[in-house]
Amino acid sequence: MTLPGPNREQLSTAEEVAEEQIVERIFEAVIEQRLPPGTKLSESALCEAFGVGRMRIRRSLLLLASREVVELHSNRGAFVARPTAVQAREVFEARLAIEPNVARMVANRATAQDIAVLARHLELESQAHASGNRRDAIRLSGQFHTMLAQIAGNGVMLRMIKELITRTSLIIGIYGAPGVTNCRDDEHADLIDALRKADAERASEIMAAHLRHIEERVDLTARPGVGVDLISVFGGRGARGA
Amino acid sequence: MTLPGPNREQLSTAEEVAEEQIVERIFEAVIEQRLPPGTKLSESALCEAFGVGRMRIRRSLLLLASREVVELHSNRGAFVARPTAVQAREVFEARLAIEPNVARMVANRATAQDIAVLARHLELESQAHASGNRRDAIRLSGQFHTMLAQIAGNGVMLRMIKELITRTSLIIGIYGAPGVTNCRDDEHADLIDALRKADAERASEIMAAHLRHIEERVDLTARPGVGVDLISVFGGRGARGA
DNA sequence: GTTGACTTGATTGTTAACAATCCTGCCGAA
DNA sequence: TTCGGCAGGATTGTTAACAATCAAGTCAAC
Repeated sequence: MTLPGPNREQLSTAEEVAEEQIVERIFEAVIEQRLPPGTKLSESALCEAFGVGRMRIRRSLLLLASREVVELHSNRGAFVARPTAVQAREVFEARLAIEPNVARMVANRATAQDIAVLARHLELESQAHASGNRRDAIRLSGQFHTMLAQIAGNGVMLRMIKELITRTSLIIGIYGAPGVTNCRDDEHADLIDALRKADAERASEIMAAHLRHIEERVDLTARPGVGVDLISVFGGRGARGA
Repeated sequence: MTLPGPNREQLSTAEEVAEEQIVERIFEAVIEQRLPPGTKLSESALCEAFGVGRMRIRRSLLLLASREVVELHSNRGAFVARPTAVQAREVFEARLAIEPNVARMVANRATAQDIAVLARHLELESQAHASGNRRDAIRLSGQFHTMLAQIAGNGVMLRMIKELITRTSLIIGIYGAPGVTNCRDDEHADLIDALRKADAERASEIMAAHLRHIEERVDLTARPGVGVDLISVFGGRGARGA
């Protein structure tokens, strides 16, 4: 289950933080909703946070923008993306097109050990849910989908799904009711059950239903960003968190 | 059928070539196999070719690398990517997971006008094939798949498919028999037929079969790149040409 | 008191010079 | 003749200073 990501060779001197790591960490922060949509990502702040030069930060921001996780506004800076309702629909549609096939692939290929790993992960998810640890719950439920792509053994699709999951977190942050988490772990449990039985068709259907449930939990008719922008203008630095 | 691509706003001053355009043009050159796998993309040469500063070229190369269309080797420069056999399999698998769904979506959504546009495009394809215009034939057959994603109206999937098509051209350039074109236009014709009848299931199956045929036409057991590198060393600057 | 323009400060975008690395050709020794 | 080391040149990577743009706050006029 090695990461099939591109050129792992140039990780360079372990001391320095490569831009790939910066991208990864910002991805995670967005998934965990520690960086809400619209948050300004100032270069100098990021330079300090990661202890690297401005150039590396700019490269990282460009990469994040190419994944549509941040928006670059000319002469104004980088902001965490605020997907429109149209984009949100596209993201869900894309996930619905891709991930059921991933589930099918995993059902056909997964070893007993793979499934054991998934089951152990599900355990962590349930614990996080039970203990009300929202941030862990969100991260773990996203990781579950990522792990499926990893087990499927397709680096291309893994990269796509990572992007889609991250953007889904943004979408839920904008259009979702506050407090709802991204996935319900019982559906993950059903999926593991189908995988264990190598029932590809049922795994695919469970995944499709699962994604539809996630989509149903957001209200794309709500006016999104304008209000958020005003709020931030009025001093509510919802940036957030604790 | 407007391009759903991201931030079209900052196209800036028409005079300058935005990096998005540079990326697009390199994508096209790779698709048309004017830039064979392994070709060195030196910064200074690209600066001259596009008449822009080095910074913009570097940004473009970074974007291309993030799509795995070029490889960046530290202190050595940028090269047109040479997908490994493993990556090639992943690309085909991803296309097989995504594009049949695109075909399904198009079958459900396409207007008569959309289909007319596709039919007109197919006409051009056939002409290029008949007249032996290899470069046009390749470009047009790739565009056919892109147009489907456009009609499907999903910008996310459109971007993914563009990447996959471009990488497919690289794969065929490495593992394909010389002279074979990417797609057979008669299969495109079959697909249009199914779309016209709004037969989503058949459209999906035709697309799947089509992609499998493309995959069958390459020999992933052949040793890939080493030879290509030697060729370029021996003076064959196949980079393109006239 | 409110609206408008203006100035100031900060942030981003670009350019240019510098440093580091790698490839090429040359030379000498085995 | 062939192999290894050694400059020279070229290309990439980085840093720093500069220019341009935008946001905010101030002040004046209505």
